[in-house]
Amino acid sequence: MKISTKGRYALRLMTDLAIHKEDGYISIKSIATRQNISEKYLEQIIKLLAKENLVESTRGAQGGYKLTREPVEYTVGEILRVTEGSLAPVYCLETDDNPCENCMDCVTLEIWQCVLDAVNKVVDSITLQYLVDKQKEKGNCGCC
Amino acid sequence: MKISTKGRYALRLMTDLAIHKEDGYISIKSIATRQNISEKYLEQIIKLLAKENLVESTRGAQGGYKLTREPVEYTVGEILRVTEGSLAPVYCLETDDNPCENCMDCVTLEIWQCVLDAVNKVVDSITLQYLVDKQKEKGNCGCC
DNA sequence: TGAATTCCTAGTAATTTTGTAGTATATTAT
DNA sequence: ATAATATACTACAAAATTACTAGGAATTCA
Repeated sequence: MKISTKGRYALRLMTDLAIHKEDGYISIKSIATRQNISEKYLEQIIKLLAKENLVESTRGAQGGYKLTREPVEYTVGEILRVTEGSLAPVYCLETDDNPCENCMDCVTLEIWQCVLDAVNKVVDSITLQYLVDKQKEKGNCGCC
Repeated sequence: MKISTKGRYALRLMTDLAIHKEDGYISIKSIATRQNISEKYLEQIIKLLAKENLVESTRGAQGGYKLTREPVEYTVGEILRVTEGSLAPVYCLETDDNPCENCMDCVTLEIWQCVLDAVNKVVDSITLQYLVDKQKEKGNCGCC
């Protein structure tokens, strides 16, 4: 039941963009340096966020990425779902997959659905702005 | 954020033992046949449950496993934690590990803690007896 | 034009998950 | 006693996923 580095890095990445939101386009390189994450790996993660229009980009010199909305308009849940795929504890609950016919009436599916709802409720209640505010006062360890 | 087969199999295994709790010791072989799970793999999973005294065993002919308590006295959470290790979304929250010093004061740790609490709350509120009751009326798909 | 930067596709290394295999040990029935 | 039935234990292996790496094409700005 672990969140992968993709989701964790995405949160740091988005927080970094939010903190530097007045500085125009931010390059992957600068984020990678500040966050101490591989450039190439960040590139792949940010691509997922760009595809879903959570960030926008321009190429070339002075290019980079920036948020498409205000930090308060993103939730942690949204960022995690875009990068992690889904927070469902079993594949049968992934809506885009064909939802398993066999278990539509299954005991355990009901449990996993409750778990998913509980997780989503938590992560959807926290905004990116909250991460920014807290990070300014507390810092970020980089390991979780 | 997926539950592994270990946790899912453990739930089916325990439900199977609960349903057959009047039949004395139940062999891995019979469970494996009913649940269509590899004997040897089940053996490893049940070993985890035995180590924590959720089940007891006897060897030899007519041997096998049985529950140590009534089904209503087990929670899904307990079974999952024994087999999955921990339901924490990040390693920094695993209590038995040395809890990461760096992130004790970290923004994201706070979020992961809320996620963990929410998940635990759900799974700790469901008993094995509930699984038994529902399974008798609904069945189990075997895939989640 | 050239430096900086994203965009895109593939490949690879590391880790974790999901088993398999084989043997030793214990128990029961005959 | 012996044979059959089971768990107990250790080690290994295959498969899948995660986490990264490599390299070049396309674009933008100075």
